[in-house]
Amino acid sequence: MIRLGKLTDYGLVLMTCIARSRTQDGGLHTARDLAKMSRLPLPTVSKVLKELLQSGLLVSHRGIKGGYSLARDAHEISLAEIVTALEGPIALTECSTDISGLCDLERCCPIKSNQQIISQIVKGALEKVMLSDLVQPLQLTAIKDASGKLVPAIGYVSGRMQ
Amino acid sequence: MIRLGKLTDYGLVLMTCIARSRTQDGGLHTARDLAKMSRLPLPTVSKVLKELLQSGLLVSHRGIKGGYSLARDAHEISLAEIVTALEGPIALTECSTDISGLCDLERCCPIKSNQQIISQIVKGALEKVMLSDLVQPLQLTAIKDASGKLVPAIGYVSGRMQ
DNA sequence: ATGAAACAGTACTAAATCCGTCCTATATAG
DNA sequence: CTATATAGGACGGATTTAGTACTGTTTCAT
Repeated sequence: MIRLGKLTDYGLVLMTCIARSRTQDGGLHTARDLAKMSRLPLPTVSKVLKELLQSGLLVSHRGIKGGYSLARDAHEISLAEIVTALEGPIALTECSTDISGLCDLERCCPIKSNQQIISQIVKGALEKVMLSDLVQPLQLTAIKDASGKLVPAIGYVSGRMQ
Repeated sequence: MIRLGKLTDYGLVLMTCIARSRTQDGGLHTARDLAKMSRLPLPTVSKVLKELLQSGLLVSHRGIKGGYSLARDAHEISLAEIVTALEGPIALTECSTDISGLCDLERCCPIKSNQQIISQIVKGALEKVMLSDLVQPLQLTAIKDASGKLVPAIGYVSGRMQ
């Protein structure tokens, strides 16, 4: 399984929570409220929010009546950004990053360049899905057909199924 | 970073090695030869090959003059299959699988259905890249443009760059 | 027939990673 | 000035993963 850490999963949930109720109260949410809303332990929620803040996806207001809100509109925040904020650069393996010296094969690795391409394919897929799409359930269009080689594109539309 | 275990990386390397020199000797390769070719430790190579065998991506011949060869043509083996063989079902989080009872939120998780969709997007991307494409370096076409929202498709062509 | 070579399967240990928590400092509204 | 909320760093436990070793089974060559 291609794993995404639990914390990243929490991050997606929290970002979705914030995006959902963005209108009321100026879109400001305390860590405590988000913990209740998401049913996650407060310390963990705090930790995740802090990381999202450092990556510039959230803005914070300190003091009483403080809280977190989205730094940008939900339409302008991609899943790739959220994932990158919590997991680091999107790469299938360490070899796929720009950092060198991590892999013994380095010099003679037969598929290093391909690894990078593959990573970009995955990254590209995540860049196309926006946080705003997560607020309402997505509807998948082309993926199921893709295995039949008829539709070479990955597409989706936001809908209201389920 | 979206992590793919090292063993899976090795699997990609090994499958590529086998696919490259498939013509000679009936396409049969011993674990020892593959270890030398890939510069990986033999026990580890053996382990990976066994898993690929059990998933039906390789066929084996025992005894002296034995070895492994591709079960199907390299054009008919997708990266998704190789990854699935070594990592299990492609899903970004455990919640995205069909197995239930793994997550406390289960019942009320606000984005479970979306997680599954996202996983399928990634899966779909990996299903489009074939082992035969890995033999020669890939050339990326549409990904870079995709961030500009102009090209909703993820495409690639096999080429000879680098 | 017999032995060498290569795959098959299981079990185990060491290491790395990740998750969750706690503590102290800083800022702000009332 | 105080209560509340974020900021930042540090730490321990638990889970997962990587790598290795050992034993059994099959096949070819002599």
